[in-house]
Amino acid sequence: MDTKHIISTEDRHNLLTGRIFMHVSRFLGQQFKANDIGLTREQWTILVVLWKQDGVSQQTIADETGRDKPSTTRLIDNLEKDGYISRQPDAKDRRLNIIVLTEKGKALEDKIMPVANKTLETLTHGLTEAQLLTVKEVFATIYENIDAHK
Amino acid sequence: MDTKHIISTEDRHNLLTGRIFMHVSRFLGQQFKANDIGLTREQWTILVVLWKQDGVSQQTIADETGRDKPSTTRLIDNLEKDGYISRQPDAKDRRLNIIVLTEKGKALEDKIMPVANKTLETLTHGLTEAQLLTVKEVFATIYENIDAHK
DNA sequence: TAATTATAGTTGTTTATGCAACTACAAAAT
DNA sequence: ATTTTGTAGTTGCATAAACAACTATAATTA
Repeated sequence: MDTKHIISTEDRHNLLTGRIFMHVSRFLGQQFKANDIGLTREQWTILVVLWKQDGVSQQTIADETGRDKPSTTRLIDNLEKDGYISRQPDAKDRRLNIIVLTEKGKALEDKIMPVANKTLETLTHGLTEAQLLTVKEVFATIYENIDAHK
Repeated sequence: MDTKHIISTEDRHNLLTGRIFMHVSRFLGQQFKANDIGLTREQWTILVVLWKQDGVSQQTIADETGRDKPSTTRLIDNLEKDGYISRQPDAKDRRLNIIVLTEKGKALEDKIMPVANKTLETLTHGLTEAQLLTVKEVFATIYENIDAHK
């Protein structure tokens, strides 16, 4: 037995099939629901961008959340329909939609973020900073590997 | 500055929003497509279970891949429609569908797995065994944290 | 300035997920 | 033996993602 290879090919596959993400995603959605938050996990990621910096283009949101444009368009459709944001034409570049939080959208931050943070704590309970740092490094390397392949 | 906290809350959020998984998933799908593999990443995860152990119930596949039953039903619908697998009634328990690979499904393994393994190598290029082991441990802890919360 | 190229956003289509509600069958309890 | 409870699988509905094809506008270049 080759003790150098403590990670099997199967392990590697498991890391990449997204199982963990599916579970985390489901769990976060359930926590939202249990706290009467009528937002999907995906919609929340859009609002996080806007809470950090209000008034950015859809393309910026797409880049920040790692989505393509069509997916972003539709998430924004739904958020606008539910009254959390509004699209406003950019004064200088008529191609751009500037996405702006409504009062309802702004107010939501204080309701959701405690739930998100608590969920985050639950999920990372028992993990060390060193472990999380390694995960961060690993993810960064994977991003680089993908980019290098384009 | 508190040097103990090298991982910010924002970092933690990034780890959990699934961005990395979206990118990995997209990349794997693109590699499949580039190699003329007419399977989705999700369908592939089902076949991986069957290549390891042919003739299991849908529930087993659901458990192994971390999906709920409806999702599994529909993935199996599509795989059956495309002729990779077939549903067979269990002799002893008439509730069960036993999922069996067709010849076409069996033959696919030799075509896909080299592509999947190569993609895996590309993605994990430059990562050490120790780093991957840590990721494995972190994921295991997160699973435990989710289970403990039910 | 006119033509070309690039960018921002939308729409159509296919596939997948989550949850709830349902049917069919099996196992356990009474 | 009958009722109750649990398990396997399906269907309906809403949301989301990937990709391709499209429109509108801006920037480049010839």
